[in-house]
Amino acid sequence: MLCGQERNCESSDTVLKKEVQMTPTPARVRFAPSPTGYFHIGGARTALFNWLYARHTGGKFILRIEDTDRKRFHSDALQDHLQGLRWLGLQWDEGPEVGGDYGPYFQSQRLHFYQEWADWLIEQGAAYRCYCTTDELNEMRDRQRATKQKVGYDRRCRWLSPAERAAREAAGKSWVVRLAVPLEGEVTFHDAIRGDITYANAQLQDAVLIKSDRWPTYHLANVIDDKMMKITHIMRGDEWLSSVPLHWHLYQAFGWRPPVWAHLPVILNPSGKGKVSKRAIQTPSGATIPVFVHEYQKMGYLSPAVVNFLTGIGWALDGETEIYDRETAIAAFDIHNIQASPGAFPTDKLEWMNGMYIRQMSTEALLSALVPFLSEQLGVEAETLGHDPRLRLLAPAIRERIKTLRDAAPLIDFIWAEDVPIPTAKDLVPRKTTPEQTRVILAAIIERLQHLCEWSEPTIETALRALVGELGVKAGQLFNPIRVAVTGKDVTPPLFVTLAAVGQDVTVQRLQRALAVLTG
RNA sequence: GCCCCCAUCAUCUAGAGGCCUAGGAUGUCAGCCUUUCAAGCUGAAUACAGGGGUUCGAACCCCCUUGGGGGCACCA
Repeated sequence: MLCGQERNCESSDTVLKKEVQMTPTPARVRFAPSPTGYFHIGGARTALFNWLYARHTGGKFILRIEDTDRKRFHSDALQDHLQGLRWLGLQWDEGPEVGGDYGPYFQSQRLHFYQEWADWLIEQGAAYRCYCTTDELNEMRDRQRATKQKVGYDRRCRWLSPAERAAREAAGKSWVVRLAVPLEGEVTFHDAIRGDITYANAQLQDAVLIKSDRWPTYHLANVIDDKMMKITHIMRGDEWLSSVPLHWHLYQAFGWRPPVWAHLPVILNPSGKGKVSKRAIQTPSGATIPVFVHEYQKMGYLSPAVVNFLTGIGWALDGETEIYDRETAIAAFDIHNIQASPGAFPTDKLEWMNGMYIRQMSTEALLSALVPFLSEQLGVEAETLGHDPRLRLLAPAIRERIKTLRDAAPLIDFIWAEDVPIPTAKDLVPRKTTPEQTRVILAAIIERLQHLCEWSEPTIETALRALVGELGVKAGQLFNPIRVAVTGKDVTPPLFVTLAAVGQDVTVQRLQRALAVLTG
């Protein structure tokens, strides 16, 4: 039917190199999730690469919902995908909620296309109805395994005579449609990332195209939709590579020219062993981190950081620059410098990168990002927090101490706590200092701070530094007991701003309480 | 088991036959800074899986081995 000469033009590297140099023609690419589960971080990478390529070429990023698996359908999954894509800023040009000229974009609304084309394939002799039941197939496979034969559909229904078919139809037997793949020969197709790949047809199965419920399988639906939606490049996970020969034969049977295939390397666990899990990622330290996009959002990762991070798995801007915005990535992105080799999910790098993005935020931006997290973690009204001058005072100090937005609360919870734990003498007395020395120092501090007229970071600093000189002690001997007494912690944001935020009355009161511990 | 894909520091990666005694980043370690913790700065250690070819020359091309991954459903 088709089309050797058309295929040839894709399998030549020289042509590909020319394409790189030319201004790219606008691509139509798609992200085609199945709403059987939540939006996975690996899926986000696939979506992102497609989106980058669409933007790079000035083309279209299409969102298509592959909801043909009715058994595993989850009603929340679709919204989770839409929400996740929006959070990442990967707005689609055609698809659910935005429409487009090639809809509908839900496969469940396109069933008639698949059925019509399947019938057409049967008429052409490229496909056939198979009447085998699940039980029969299982039995067949069991027997194949027992006799150590190759496991796979034995094509028994492919060779049925018209009379045999008529009998089965008359008996009302249920059926599926299978593709009649060539028994001999081989198929060579081109992958933009991997080059030419050859499969022996003998390895292929007569795959099911239409299930007994009359719904299509992925194989049929994706080929028809990609054609009808004028998809130019298929960028999807590596796990699809081995079904390309099947799709190739479908394109062949339809007489259509296939899009460019580009199979992205899978993301492996951080250990480098095994594909990243569908549920949780195991870090080398034994902890687990989540895999769903909405979980990253909840954990206080920033969407630009996640996007930047994800671009770096399987692709690199220039091999030097790590932090860059999406416009920079769009300008440089190309299918031909996507890696072929699978890569582990570098969790440490995500942490670092998120911290970098947080540190680049303005105080104002940080504050508004932080408030929902603090509100939830500290149990304080968001409205109240948003106007709290103490938070504003502390924001610059916590900015360089957190890797995620969720890290902030434990750092500054003493501000909103009803009370902080009463420190023990052991906590209050620094190394190389006696309890008696600390008692004297604390008393002097109280005396000094109590009478401070203006309570602010600089005035507190001036007063306390002066005291260090007057008492002839080391800075730490004076500062550390204050920290512990006032916050109940030995690790806090810088002391002076912390005291300024806590307030004069509370500071003095907590210092007195600590002094009592040492006196009593 | 069969088929396909892949192979540069622990990890993400740069590298298109000479620019490579292999570059960047994370992580690790050390130093500086310092009121704690961070951040920042400086420095250090760590890689072309192994073996054969091809070539004047190979991390880059070919083959084999090994290792890793994916697939073999009326799931996508």
